[in-house]
Parts: sequence; structure tokens; C-alpha cells
Amino acid sequence: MKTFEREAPADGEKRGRKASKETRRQQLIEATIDSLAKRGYSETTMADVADGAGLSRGIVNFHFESKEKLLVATLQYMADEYSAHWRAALVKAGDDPARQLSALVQADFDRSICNKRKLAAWCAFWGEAKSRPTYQALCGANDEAYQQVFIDLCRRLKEDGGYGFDAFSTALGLSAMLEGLWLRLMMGTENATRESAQHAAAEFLASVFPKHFSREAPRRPIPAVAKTA
Amino acid sequence: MKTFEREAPADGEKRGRKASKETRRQQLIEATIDSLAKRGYSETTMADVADGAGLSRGIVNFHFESKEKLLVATLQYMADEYSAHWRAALVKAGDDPARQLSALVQADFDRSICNKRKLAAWCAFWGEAKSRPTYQALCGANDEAYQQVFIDLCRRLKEDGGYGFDAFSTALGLSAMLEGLWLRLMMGTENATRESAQHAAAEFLASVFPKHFSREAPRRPIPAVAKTA
DNA sequence: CCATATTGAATGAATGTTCAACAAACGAGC
DNA sequence: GCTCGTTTGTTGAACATTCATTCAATATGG
Repeated sequence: MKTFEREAPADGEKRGRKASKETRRQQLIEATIDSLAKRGYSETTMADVADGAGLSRGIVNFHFESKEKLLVATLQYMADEYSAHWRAALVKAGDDPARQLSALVQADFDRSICNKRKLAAWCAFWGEAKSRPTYQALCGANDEAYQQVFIDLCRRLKEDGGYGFDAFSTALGLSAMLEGLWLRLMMGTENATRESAQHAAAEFLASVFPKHFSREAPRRPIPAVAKTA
Repeated sequence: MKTFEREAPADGEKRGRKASKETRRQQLIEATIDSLAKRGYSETTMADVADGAGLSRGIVNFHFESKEKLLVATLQYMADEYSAHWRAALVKAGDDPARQLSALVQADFDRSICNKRKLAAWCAFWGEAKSRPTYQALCGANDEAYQQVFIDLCRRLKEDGGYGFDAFSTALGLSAMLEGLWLRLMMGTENATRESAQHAAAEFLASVFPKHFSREAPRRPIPAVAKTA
């Protein structure tokens, strides 16, 4: 009468009463993302989060000191996840700049990152970032490195293809477009689906880097440079 | 002892005690935008708004029924202003599609629309839009018409210049880029200024519509089509 | 004087935080 | 294996605060 179905280690972590501190924190962070997506930032309450996690009211203040700390931890969690995701995509893409750029763009629309829930949570934080230096710093820290990668890739492709654009501005425009497409997807308006967003990004690449990306096969960049336009 | 410096009709509207209903509403809406920009959505209170307008606490519930109504009216106000602005820019641009597109892009970065205060307010609403159908509808209603204009212009330029892109995707990409640049400007991070954003947009136009926009003079589109690339 | 705009204190609801009680795991001693 | 005390995680009610809303009193302009 002691061994219930308790202790079902889904993947090495205990889920029952004695979940480790880190596991419980993550569980609460996931519930926070849920609440942000469902109710928005201003209506997300500690009670919502606790209920969403199926735990009692006071639990959050035990694992996180305050609501503010919980939200910061949640943003940190999402920022880390995002950063790890594009960095992994980058190394997996090999050494070819065109393939790398394509991989970064694809990574941005990966389902694990780009879904309504996460996008809504991101947007909730963006909406508060201007008046909260902490949020702004967390968003910006990663963005800076991300932006730098885009600049470098644009620069290399420019050299390789002999394009006339300004690498810095082109990189800024590309990353801004990706964020704008995210925003559109989150809003869920009308005609913006993940497919149409991906297609728009592919069109951009084909227009700006015509020697590296073809329009017929937007998924696959041209591996080598074709000097004869 | 009755005629103070009261009644200083700045531009035909009374500012003193007996400001007209519509004037007072507008005054409170401006104060709301201020508060949204300074404190963010979740920290904007009725007291902040009243204080910002230099009026007493209960005044907002008199002119607007509730906080929710005030915020909806504020969003409506900004949406109307934005819509009027780009429509005016469009008609002023004449009949040439390239000039029209350039005018739309320029309009988006006009100081009267594109300043930290307004951008922050927009972003505050975006952050809540997902969980508030009313906000979503107000943002979307205008966006749809805006988007359609972009699609039409891209289509005409494509026909005129013989480009290979898909007009719909290109329009989506362009408008997304503009919104993304707004987001960057609002965040106020690092290297994003109104000038760099404008430059990035100009680069986009020059890359995608090379026969209509030159890179040397990003401000001025090429009026006529140069069929000889 | 009448209608209307404005005030500011009172009210009640919502919510973040605290904390004393409670339960589960764990280890020591038998 | 069993008990017992300790540590640690968890609960839920109580508390304090913040804030939107209400409204009776007041001021103002016509």
C-alpha cells in the first residue's frame, strides 16, 4: 500500500510530489507562458499560474521570490531556448554562408519556436519591454549576437556575389522582416500562415541574393556561386 | 477679477474649465498615450491618466464609461490617425506606383507617426491584442486595407518591371519589415535609429525593384521605367 | 437659477505576499 | 524492516495594498 503509480519518471525526472526544484521551476514557467498566451501580460496572475500548474496558490512565491522574478525567469527561459535553437541550426548548416543564412531563416519558423503560444508570450514581453529595463536587456542581449551573425553573413554573401547593397542595412532589414512576420503570425490575422511567412522570407532572399538563392526551390539555397548571372 | 489668463484658445479650442466634450476626450486620450509610453500597459492606471491630464481622479469615468472604453478609444484614435496619414501620403504621391510605394514607406517613418511615444503605445496594444478581440479587430481592420495597397503596388511594379517575384509574398515581406523596424525603433536598442531604419527600407526597395529604385538616391524613386537594366 | 462639468473621498473587488500548519521524503538508530 | 525526528516542499487562509468605480457635494457657464 505504499507503491502507487507515483514515481513515473517520464524521462528521468520525477513528476510527483518530490519533483526536483529545477523541474518544478520549469513547470511553473511553462504555466506562466500558457497564461501569458491565454490572458495576456496584464491579466496574468499568480493564481492563474498556480492553477495552470495544478498547484496551490502560495507555491510560486516559494520557488520564485516574487511575480516579477517569475516573469524575468520566464523571459530568460524563452531567450535561452531561442538562442540555443538558432545557434544549433547555424552549426548544423555547415560552412556555406548561403546555407547558413537559409538555416537561420528556417529556424525562425520552426514549430518548436514559432507557435502561437510562444509568439504570444514573446509579444506580451515586448509590450512591456519599453518601460522595464530588465526585459529590454534580456531581449537585447541575445538580439545583438543574432544581428551580428546576420551582418557577417550578408557581408560574406555580398563579397562572394558582388552585390551592391549595404550589408548592415540589409541585415537589419532581414531580421526586422522576420520579427515583423512573427508579429503577423501572432496576431493571427487573415492571410498570414507559417507557410506564407516562410514564402515571404524566401522571396526576400531570392530578390536580395539572386546568385545564391533561386526562386524555384526556395527551400534549398544554391550551394556554389554561379558567377554568370 | 473674472478674466484670468484663462481662455487662451491655442488654435480655436478652449483649454480651460469649459473645454468641449470632444476636446477633453482628446486631452485624456493624449494623457493615456503618455502613460502607456512611460509606464506600459499593465502599469497604466486611471489615476496616472487623470494626473497626466492635470485633472481629478473621477474625470475619466465621466468622459469614458470605464478604463476598457478609454483604452479602446485610445487605440481607435491612433488607428485613425495612422490610417489618415498613409492615405494622405498616398494621394499626395500622384499616380506613379513607384512614387506611391516610396511615399508609403516614407510615411511610416514620419516623425508625427514614428516617435518613441507612439511606438511604445502601439507596442503596448500589440502585447495585449492576442487576448483581446477588440484590440485585434481595431489593429486588423486598418491593416487589411494597408496590406491590399501594398499588394496592388507590388503587382503593378512587377508588371511594369518584369520582375519574377510573387507580388503577394513581397508585399507581405515589405509590410512585415516595416513593422519589424518599428519594433526595433521602439526597443531603442543599440544601432537602430530612424535613419538606419529608413536606409534599410530603401535597400529593400532597391534590391527588390531594381528598375524602379536606385541605390544612389534612396529618397527619390526613379519616376519612369528604365527597360534597359 | 439650471444644466452640466468636475472634484475627491468612500467603497469594494482583485491580487501579490506572508506564514503557520501540514505532509512527504530521508536518514539514523534500533 | 520499522520507528522517529529532521528537513524540505506544499498548502490555503489571512493580510495589506492597489486600483477602478461610484456618487454626493461643489463649481462653472449660460
